[in-house]
Amino acid sequence: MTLLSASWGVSLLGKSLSRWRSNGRRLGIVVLFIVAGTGLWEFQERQHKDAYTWMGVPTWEAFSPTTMHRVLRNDGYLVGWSDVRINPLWVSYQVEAVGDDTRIGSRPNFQADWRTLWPIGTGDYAGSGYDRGHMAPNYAIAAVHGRSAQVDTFLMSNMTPQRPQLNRQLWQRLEEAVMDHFAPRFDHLQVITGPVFPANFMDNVFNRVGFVEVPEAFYKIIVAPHSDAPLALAFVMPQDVRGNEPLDDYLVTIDEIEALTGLNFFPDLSADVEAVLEGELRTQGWALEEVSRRPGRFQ
DNA sequence: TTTAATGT
Repeated sequence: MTLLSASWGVSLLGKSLSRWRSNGRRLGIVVLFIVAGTGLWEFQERQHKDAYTWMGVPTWEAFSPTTMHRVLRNDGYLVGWSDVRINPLWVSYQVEAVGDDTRIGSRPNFQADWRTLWPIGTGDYAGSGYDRGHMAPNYAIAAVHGRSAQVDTFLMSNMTPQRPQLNRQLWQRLEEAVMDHFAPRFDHLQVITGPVFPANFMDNVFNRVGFVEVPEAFYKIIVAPHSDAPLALAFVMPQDVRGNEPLDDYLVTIDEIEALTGLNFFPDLSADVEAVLEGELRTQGWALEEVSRRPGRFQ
């Protein structure tokens, strides 16, 4: 009797041990999948970010609701999306020189982006007096990165309200200079662009088109990332312009844009390179005088 | 007039 119960006890113990072992094996496989999957995701994420940024994606200092954002990945460009401003705080993309005769596909339709959480419809800007202004531009992205990237630039998460005189004149002239003048000079450029808001959030909190807060200005940073001595050019352009102003009237340093936006651009730069690239206004090498007063194509 | 966009 005691022998029987003892053997029963041993076999029970053996069963629970083997179950424990097979559960353990199953758990091991699950953990392996999580580790491998996370690693693969990290790898792809980094590859994607490296392809569209130089010296790191923009970051924000400490806790700040108006500058914190999350990165949306698109074909051809990245977006730093703010659920507070309900705006793309920055877009990052790279361009290369393309031929003068480069033709792109016809303009795609604007499209809603469910990732914004806020429902931003394609018709929300109608009658507002503001254009749906691209941050990552249609032409440059299409010419360099192809059709599916071009389609992505028409996501509403890439739009922010721009006065027509700015969007169709001064800003368009700047975008044209990037592709027709700067890209051929340097072969390869890193561009970061986005909106500027008033210093006091409450001053502007109800100034919106639909859900989207209206910026007071826009910045564009253009970098020629030479390995030894990178060059940078930066602009801030306000909403209220005539459109025919010289581009170089709006030159600023990257430090000034960081002060206006609360963002830190190119966080991976070494301190000594950063001090020169971001703190000094240097226009040598860009031949700005050749494009500064070029007229717009849409008069 | 499509390297911008609106409104018809």
